[in-house]
Amino acid sequence: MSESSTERRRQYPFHRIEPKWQAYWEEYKTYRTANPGDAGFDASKPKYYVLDMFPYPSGDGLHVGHPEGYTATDIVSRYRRKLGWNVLHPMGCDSFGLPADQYAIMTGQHPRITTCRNVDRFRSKLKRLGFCYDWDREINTTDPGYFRWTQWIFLKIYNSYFDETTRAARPIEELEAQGLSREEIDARRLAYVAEVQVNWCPGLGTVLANEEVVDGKSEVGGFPVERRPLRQWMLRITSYADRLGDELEDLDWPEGIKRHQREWIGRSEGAEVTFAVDGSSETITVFTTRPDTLFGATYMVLAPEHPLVEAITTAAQKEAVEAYRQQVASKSDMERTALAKVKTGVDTGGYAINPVNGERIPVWIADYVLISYGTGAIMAVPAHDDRDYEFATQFRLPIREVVQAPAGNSETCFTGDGVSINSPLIEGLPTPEAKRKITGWLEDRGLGRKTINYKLRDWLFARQRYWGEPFPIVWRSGKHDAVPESELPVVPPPLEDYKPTGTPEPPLSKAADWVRYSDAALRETNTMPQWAGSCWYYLRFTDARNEQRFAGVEAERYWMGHNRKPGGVDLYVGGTEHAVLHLLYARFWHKVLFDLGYVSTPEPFQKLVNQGLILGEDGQKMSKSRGNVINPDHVIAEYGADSLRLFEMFMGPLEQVKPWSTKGVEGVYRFLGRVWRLFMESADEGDTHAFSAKVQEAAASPAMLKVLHETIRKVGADIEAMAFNTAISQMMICTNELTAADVRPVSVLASFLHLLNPFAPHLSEELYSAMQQRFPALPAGPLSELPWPRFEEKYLVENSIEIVLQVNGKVRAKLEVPAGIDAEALKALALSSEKAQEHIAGKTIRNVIVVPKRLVNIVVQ
RNA sequence: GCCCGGGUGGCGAAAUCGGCAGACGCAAAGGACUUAAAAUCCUUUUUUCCUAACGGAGAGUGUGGGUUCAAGUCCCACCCCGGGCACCA
Repeated sequence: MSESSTERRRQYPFHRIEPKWQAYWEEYKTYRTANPGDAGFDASKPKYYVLDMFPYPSGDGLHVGHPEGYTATDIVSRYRRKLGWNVLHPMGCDSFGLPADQYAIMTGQHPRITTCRNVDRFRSKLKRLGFCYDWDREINTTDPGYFRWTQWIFLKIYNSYFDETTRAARPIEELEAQGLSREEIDARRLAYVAEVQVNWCPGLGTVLANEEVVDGKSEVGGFPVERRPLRQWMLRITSYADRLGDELEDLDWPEGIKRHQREWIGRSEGAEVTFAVDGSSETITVFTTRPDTLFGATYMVLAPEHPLVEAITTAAQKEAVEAYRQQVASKSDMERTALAKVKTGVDTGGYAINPVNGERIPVWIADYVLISYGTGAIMAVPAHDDRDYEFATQFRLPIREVVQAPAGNSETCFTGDGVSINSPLIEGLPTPEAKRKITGWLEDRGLGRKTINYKLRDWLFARQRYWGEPFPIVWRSGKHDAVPESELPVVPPPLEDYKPTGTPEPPLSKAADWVRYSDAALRETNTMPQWAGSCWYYLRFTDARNEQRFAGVEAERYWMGHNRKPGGVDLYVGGTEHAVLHLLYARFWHKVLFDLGYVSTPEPFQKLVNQGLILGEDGQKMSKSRGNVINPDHVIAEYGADSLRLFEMFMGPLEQVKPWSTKGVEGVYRFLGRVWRLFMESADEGDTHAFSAKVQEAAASPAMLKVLHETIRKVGADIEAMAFNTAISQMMICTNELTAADVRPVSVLASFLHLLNPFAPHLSEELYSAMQQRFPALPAGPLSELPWPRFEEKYLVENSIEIVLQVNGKVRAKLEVPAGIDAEALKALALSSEKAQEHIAGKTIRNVIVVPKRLVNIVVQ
């Protein structure tokens, strides 16, 4: 195996260069970043905060997908540093949560041990890639010095309420001052306890958030999930639904992610309408986005779990309804939704009264109506709703058209906007107006009101697992209370048996001494979900060792400082898998902290970039079972870290999905070898390398200056546009030109190394230091700390340029013309050219289009 | 079903504003060096046709239409691939 690497002659001695510079950077802390107030901090420089999405180190270590985003941010960081910016580029690990807990149980090792080992392994691998992280700021969510502040933020959320008028969080003391009772206050906290239908996963022994359940199975482990009611800690994220949607506007995020978040929030404007139940004092309230179709309601549907079902069901239908409810309860969510192609339901025998026309309509139950959305009941308008239409056709319920589709529309079930018909109160009105009028009519009579519904639910925040942050909460006679801030962190007890209990009783309850807080109080035994730690880690990085505050005021304000933009982190790079979970939760926590005055921006991340997936060499998703996984360690051993970095950037655009190619790695490896040989006579394995005689302190030719400055311009512009693949192409072009030259001026080579430095830091640093020894006039210091070369337009100016001559849009010739030629002269020159004459002979010239500096198109007939 | 992303040589890809399609790299072929190979360096490489050759003519960015002097790029319709969502009233 190792034979192949020694057998093949190395293009250059990366195996010595890379460890050497990694050790140098570590020893001299080259990439340590000073905070305001620290020695060496320069306030005159602009700041740039570049962040990678927090990794969750698993036992498998790194795969080639990880370095993709990390290399991109590393290049941007190194480039900005060389431009003279203060760059914050930190790294750490998210390590509480289910995967680590599951892994620990499977291997029988305590999660603290496995987590620690995984984090160490992860860090050392990142270091082998030569990333310029400030390791002095490394953080870990399982460190008590960190989760102390996770708990502290939880207490801030717990001790806040959402003020509807200002649409912002306020301290709970304000409600106390207003004289509200304990119960009233608890009912308004942003962190509250409620009996809710939860996703209970017996396989994992915990409840899960909706977001963690995929197709009725747990995202981690793929165990079945069932619904059951439980008392749980919830975070009132729904209060922020509108702001989480609206405030996406000014963020530089991919449109797809913004849309995804908006859809997840699922804001939907409509009306609640109250229907009387025939022969009863009960009423059924429905939510509809189409109050204008009230006259077309021909039946109603309650969710099978709706509390009114029993009261409405007639004796004759009781048995059938009960049987249906049983049947539905035993179905998993997946069976109820994804797999259910055919609609099911049962008539309750009861009737409701349509408030707009007094019509008696039947009430059914069906599982296509969800108890968890809106009011758990709908009015069915089969003429204008696909689902109702399907149901009505199946059960032969009447269909009544009340919206006229625009001319030309022939859909059997028209769901768009049109004009109301067969609707006395709103006859002839276009849909938006009809909605407004009918809602007003209902409001006037107390029969309904305008409402907004969201798909977003409050965040189920408790887990019945060991490996998570304990809640800083104690219970006294059935009431919860905050643990005093002075007692933070609340450290989990060192349990021997941390397995889930198999019941909703969390494993922490096994630590009787720990649970017993005092004679009168017991500790909360649930733990926080995995997402908690990553909700604020970007704040901790600004001041990772602060023991007085989650981050110093000045450090937070400096690094998160906004320049009139809402977000603090200037560039955030990661995968699309966090489109809703992490990015929504983090934004929510951030907004609470912002409302309470703890942070200076309303949004955490200004610019978001998603790197694309790297597929296996076979074009399939990498997976162990397919055997197409590429291990970065092997790539580094064979070609070096610089080659791996460069290839990951050369494959194609960062955001794009692209397949791995070993041949491609060899290609960039050869390119780095060519760079080496620009300077060195050979790739000699010995300790000494002979400098090439072609490297001389000589003046650069105009042609050489041209390609150099074109490269300076393009590499800089491409890094800023994150178009790394084309930046590398340009460096290859430059290298090819220099290779062909008989004399390679020191000044040109030095500038070129600056450009290569962010991409291949080890090789460029090594060659630069070798150059310094040989040519002492070069500026001293590590290359990574020397300024980026200045691009000068003057070297690109040409005396003559090439113009394309077209006749009827077809290229017929190329003309060499003076660069400064004006349009008229160019036109005359083109028309008189030999080639033009050839093609226009005997024809009439209809038009001549002249595009300065580009082409002349002669249109003839 | 709905919503995204994408279709350009043998392959990964490039192409500011509509202005020379295929930069750069891979693979392939030929040559130089070498006893030989590897490595390296140089050359060719979208395709069809004409020419002994120099050279020239045509076609071409998933398909079909359209706008324009000019379309990979803009507009309309359709096909295929990849990803996500999935009864949210």
